[in-house]
Amino acid sequence: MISENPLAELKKECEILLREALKKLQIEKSLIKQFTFEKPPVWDFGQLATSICFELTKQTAEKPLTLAQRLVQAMDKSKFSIVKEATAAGAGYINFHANFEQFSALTIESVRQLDADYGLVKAEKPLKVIVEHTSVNPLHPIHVGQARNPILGDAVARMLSARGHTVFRHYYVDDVGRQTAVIAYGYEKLGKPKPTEKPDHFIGKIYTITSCLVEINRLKRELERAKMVSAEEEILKINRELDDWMSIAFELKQKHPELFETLLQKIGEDLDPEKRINELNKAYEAGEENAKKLIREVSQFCLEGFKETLSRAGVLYDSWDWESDLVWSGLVAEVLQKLKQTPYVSVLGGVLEFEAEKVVGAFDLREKLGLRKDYAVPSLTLVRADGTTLYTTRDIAYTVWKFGKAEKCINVIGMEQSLAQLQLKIALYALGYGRHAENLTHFAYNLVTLPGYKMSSRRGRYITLDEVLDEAVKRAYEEVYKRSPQLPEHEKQKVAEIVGIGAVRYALVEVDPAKPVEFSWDRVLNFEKNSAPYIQYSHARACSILLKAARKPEKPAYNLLKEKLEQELVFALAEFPNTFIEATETLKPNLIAEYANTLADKFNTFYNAFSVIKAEPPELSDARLALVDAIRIVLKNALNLIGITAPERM
RNA sequence: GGGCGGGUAGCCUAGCAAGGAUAGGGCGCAAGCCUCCUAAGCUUGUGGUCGUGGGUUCAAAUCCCACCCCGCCCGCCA
Repeated sequence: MISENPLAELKKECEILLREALKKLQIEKSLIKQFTFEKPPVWDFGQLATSICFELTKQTAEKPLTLAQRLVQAMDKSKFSIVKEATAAGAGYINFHANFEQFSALTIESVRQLDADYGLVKAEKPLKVIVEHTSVNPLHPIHVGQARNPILGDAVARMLSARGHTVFRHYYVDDVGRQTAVIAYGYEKLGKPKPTEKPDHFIGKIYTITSCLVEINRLKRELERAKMVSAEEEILKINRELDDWMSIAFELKQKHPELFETLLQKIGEDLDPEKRINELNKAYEAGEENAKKLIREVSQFCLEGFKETLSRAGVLYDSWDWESDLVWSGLVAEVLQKLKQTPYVSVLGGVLEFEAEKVVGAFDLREKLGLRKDYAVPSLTLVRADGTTLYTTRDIAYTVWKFGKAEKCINVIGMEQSLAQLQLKIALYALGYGRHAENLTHFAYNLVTLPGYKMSSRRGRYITLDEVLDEAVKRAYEEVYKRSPQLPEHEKQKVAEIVGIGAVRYALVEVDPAKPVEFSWDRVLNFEKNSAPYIQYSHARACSILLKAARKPEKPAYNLLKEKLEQELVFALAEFPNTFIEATETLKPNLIAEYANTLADKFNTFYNAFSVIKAEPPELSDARLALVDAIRIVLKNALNLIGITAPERM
């Protein structure tokens, strides 16, 4: 007999025993919301426990412990199968001990038979789900701050897919807006050069310098104007900003002297760079051919670089959605038109405003959206005075488009955009897409900071993901070189790549997304406990044992697995399906990381304490081999879910 | 000012939605373990006002209220 969820079988049996005992004692069980079982704090207390006796004795004078004892008495012992015994304990708990002779067999056999599918319990209702993630603006290389996004997004996508949903991974290419116009402007000024290095790095340099020079130019003009009217306070403010940018310019000049000089000269020729940038932006949104060609070309360069980096990290996409396409196809205008027809959009001083708060009132959304009683959602500007649209406006159209293709949408977007995401959701209600709104999830995550300051791509202050991956792989190579000199060179490199990338992914996925992460090389280059390499190493160890054994476990006697550690391992394996379900339903990839680490931990302890291959009698050796095989499978499945490869040697 | 998120040992972190028994880990520090299946490992020790104060409860890190600290947002930026 096998089961896709051995722990659920155990729970089921406990629940039946409990229900029958309650019935026998004629206890009113309507008092109980549901039968929940928890894991006792100490292994020897048993594997599952319930605290219902505390609730049941609320109305009566009976002590919880007395009731627990009576219930245990009333249980029909002849019906025990994977439950070995039930005991009343503490102040009134009922503890259930698993019958490991059977439970080990059930669990290990289930894992080994289901293999790559073990633990990945399918959802009752498979859905079409779009996970939009990464969506880094095509202006500069992806930096570690932004890298948290694809790593989390990819893990979530993998988990949902394993849950049986049809998942589409979408990258939203944000090519509309001032920023792309700035880079295109710089690129044009340079005479549209072909990249001489990794294209996103190439574009990133041009962008940073151009944006800095343009900013200085703009501030200088503002300063002039402020001086004319002697606005003292403003002058001070502008001067401060200007100083800031000048120091950035100084840094950039040091770093890239030639490029800096060229751009300084070329941009200097322009009386008003700002004007050209605005024209470019407007022309692009209008779909004018030259602007289209120029901006698409620059963006494409960047995306090429992104694809290279992300695919190296194991992150792939099903669709690249260009924001500009939504504008040119008329979808943005169409959605805008619909919004205008609602009573929630008004023209204020030449701009179009979406009054989100009115929608909240009209549709009674306050509670649904989790808003405080007297909080008024700020209104959102949809269209500028010059007729161009804003980011969130286009995102509304994009969301409508996405819901044409999927029943559920998950947007992996930094939590600093929470308000915009809220307004977007409210706009869906206003448009009459309430069901879509309810199936739209903002998967918010916190920032990655550098010690001292925020990473700023505008200022060129960032550590790129490429750098981090390179460094991690280099470190991993050194380790492999040291520890496994016998491996052939190409194997060493392959392992180093898997381990290095894994380490980075793990570091970014391990922490609760809601918490901020301070970047440190120590965190990312952790190769010891609580890291991907640690789990990968454990997996390789398991593989190594199986390889050395050079035999299949012919006649495993699971009843010989009597050691506490062995039973703890079995129980941990049995827990995996539940962990997976919970992690996926609550979108918490960090639970998977934590689970894998805990399992690896237990396995290493076991490895150190007992021998597998040479264990006597052979039936015990076989049982342990099967256990190791099951551990190997679950470690691999867990790692896969968070996009980390499990090497067989390292 | 308002909103959102975070606050758990020197540092990092789990647990909080569904309240339960002794708050789990890791790093660091100290001391040990390779003639034995991979030492990226294992063992032992060290370290806690769970931000503060109230409340609810048989039971609170977890729920409620107030306050404090940190971050983010409240743009005709994205």
